[in-house]
Amino acid sequence: MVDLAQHLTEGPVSLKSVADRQKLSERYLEQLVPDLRKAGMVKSIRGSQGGYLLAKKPEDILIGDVIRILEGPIAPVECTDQKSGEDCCEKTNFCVTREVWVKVRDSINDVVDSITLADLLEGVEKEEVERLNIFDEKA
Amino acid sequence: MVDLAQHLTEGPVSLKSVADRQKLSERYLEQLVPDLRKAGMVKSIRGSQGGYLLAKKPEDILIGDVIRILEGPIAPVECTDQKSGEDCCEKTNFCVTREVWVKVRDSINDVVDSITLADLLEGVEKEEVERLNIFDEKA
DNA sequence: CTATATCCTACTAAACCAATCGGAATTTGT
DNA sequence: ACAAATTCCGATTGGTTTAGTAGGATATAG
Repeated sequence: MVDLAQHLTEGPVSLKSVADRQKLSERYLEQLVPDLRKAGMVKSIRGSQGGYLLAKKPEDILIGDVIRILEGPIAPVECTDQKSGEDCCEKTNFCVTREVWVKVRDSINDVVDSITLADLLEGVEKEEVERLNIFDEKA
Repeated sequence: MVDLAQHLTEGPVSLKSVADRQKLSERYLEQLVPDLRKAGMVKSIRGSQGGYLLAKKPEDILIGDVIRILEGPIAPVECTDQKSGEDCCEKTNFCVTREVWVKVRDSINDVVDSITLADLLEGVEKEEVERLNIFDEKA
């Protein structure tokens, strides 16, 4: 998603180009990106010269949403997931420790929902500036 | 640990009794508890009538410490672990997303280090009160 | 001496996850 | 019409992790 955002002015971005730049296999990306498309995060353009585009502005993309789409619901233990989280409390005291996991879960979600794709782009720019500075020092 | 804390006045607590109450296998506990002992969380007394005791007061036991002892360092991805966290940044942009994981990691540690075993004991008591209330309503 | 415990070192089985594979469907450019 | 580029889909693999089991050694109270 970061790579897509960095190249959003250049038209559709092929998975091949992302794979090359990010040193990931195209096959692997091929498996992941369709989930983002189904969730309305990216738009796809098939055929030659096709590729992917962000469906929203980077400021409007929470990385929490991206993570949840790619990795499923964020839950440190199964019973803190909304769906399947009822069957574990037969055990004495289990629900006390469950409260801990609920707090952990909420805290994680708060963090990842407080960062947008645009925030990450800023980070990339900073990094590039730093790389240039190091280069200057060496020269 | 919660079970141990609940029975700390009754002398050494055997894993068998914990296993019965908490519906866990004694074998499984046998595997876990020695780690807590080595870390100075509990004291063990071998032989007949032996068992385990908390080595500190419940107020002084952070559940973050318990989790880290039993599960290892808390790190959402490998490269946010102090030791092995250097080799992944060959990838372009990787360190930008790493910042996210660092924030997640710190947030998790903050949560679990803000809760003590004593806090969980309070929760157990509340739960028991609730159970009694439900019982009363039915009667 | 015996029953009750902790202690230690493996081993097993299931789940999970990154990554691969083969091939079908779609579109652009010539 | 054709060829190249590209998304799309389902199945499979291989490695790691993790919950749980197993066997047997060691220590202590009564």
